[in-house]
Amino acid sequence: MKTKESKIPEATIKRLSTYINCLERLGAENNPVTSSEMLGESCQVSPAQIRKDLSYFGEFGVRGVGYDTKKLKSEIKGILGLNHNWPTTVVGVGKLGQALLNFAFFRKHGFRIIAAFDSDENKIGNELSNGVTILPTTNIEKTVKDEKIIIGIITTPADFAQEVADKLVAGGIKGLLNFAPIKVKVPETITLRNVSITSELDNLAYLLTQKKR
Amino acid sequence: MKTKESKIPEATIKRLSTYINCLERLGAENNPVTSSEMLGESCQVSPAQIRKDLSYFGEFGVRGVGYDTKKLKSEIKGILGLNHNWPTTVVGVGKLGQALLNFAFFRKHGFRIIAAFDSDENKIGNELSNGVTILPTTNIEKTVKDEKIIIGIITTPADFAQEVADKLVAGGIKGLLNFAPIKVKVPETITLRNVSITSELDNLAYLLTQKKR
DNA sequence: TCGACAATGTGATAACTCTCACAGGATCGT
DNA sequence: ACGATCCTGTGAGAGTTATCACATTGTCGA
Repeated sequence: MKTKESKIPEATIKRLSTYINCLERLGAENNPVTSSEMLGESCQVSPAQIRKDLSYFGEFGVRGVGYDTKKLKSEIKGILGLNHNWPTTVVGVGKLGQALLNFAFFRKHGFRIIAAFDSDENKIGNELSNGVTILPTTNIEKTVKDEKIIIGIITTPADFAQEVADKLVAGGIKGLLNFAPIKVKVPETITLRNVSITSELDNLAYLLTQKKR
Repeated sequence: MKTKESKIPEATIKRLSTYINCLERLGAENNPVTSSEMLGESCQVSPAQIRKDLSYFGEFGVRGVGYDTKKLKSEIKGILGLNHNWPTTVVGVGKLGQALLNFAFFRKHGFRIIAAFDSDENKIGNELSNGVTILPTTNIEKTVKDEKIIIGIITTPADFAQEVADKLVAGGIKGLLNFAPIKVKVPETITLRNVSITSELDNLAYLLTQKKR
């Protein structure tokens, strides 16, 4: 079918990501074929929702049977663009930055870390477990340009986030993922996602407060 | 029992959290009064959206003038329940766990860390910067019960997340924030939020892939 | 005191997202 | 070969969320 890309809900994209995780957990060996009901059970989404989500991108199942687990996972990865190998950099090698740099699925999800930056002189020059050396933030623009880095991940304190974002943009970055608790502003040509961990905490606090009533 | 509050969009709650951040950045000293337009500019939300969000909870502004910056911040904190002091524990003192434990706003957002757990013998017994000692995960149930811990934050690898959640629930936890990349299942009486950092990465990958077309 | 002005609060409306029910198409047993 | 059964794909409709337009209400200067 035709993909009407402009109308795809953001929530759908978010769920596709969880579908991959669930399919991985179900295991292609144990469950070569997955039904929308089974998958829905596994990732707590209604079967109809799953079918609808997938229908935005085509027909991946067999009526009366289900989905080929392995094939479906691969299809979704294709849709999300996880079969790329995006050159990526992390700015801010604090605990959160280190956590991300350690994430095994980084590679599995199509990201390749090729640089890390920090402003702390004690960290500069240190080598990470993946062989990447921590560079000073003054090098950001040049390195991004030279290494043709596409994605930048910001894990600095709030006060430096905008400044770092500007440098990354100046270097020609295409996409930004910002974990600092302040929304950074970048030109419209840049793909940006602000991730707020604190808002998740706040949300939980709200839900708990409600429950007490 | 459904109160009128149960109709409040989740997106609204998420935004309220960002409003606090923006109000903090605007500064009550520099901007004693904030208009919805100013605030919207600051946190990239339409003025109408802000007014609508606030209107769910009451009237906090003065027509023709705007909002008292300090008062509004305080009101929103009240709505979200950030003026509590939730006894909280973190399970899994890896990099991500450490990042969260370091977060200064933990206290500012109404959470009080009173225990941390890990299964790594090398970590057990170590003291964190906030004075909390890392305990073995076998103690979870007892400690949660004894210390009347309300909120549990899971930052373990995926394979242990469900197991840890079960222990926390057994201890009588009320709310769970799960950062492990698998949706844990808990009884309906528990308030649960699954946070997927990887889905943010995936989402960025998707957006970038789209842009290339 | 009054009129010009400013910015909120909100009903109406548009846009979006999810759910439901069932038609479409495949497999299997007899 | 065919009917029973199964599970997908999807249009229609319900439900939810965002936007718009403006009436409302407060401030300030003359």
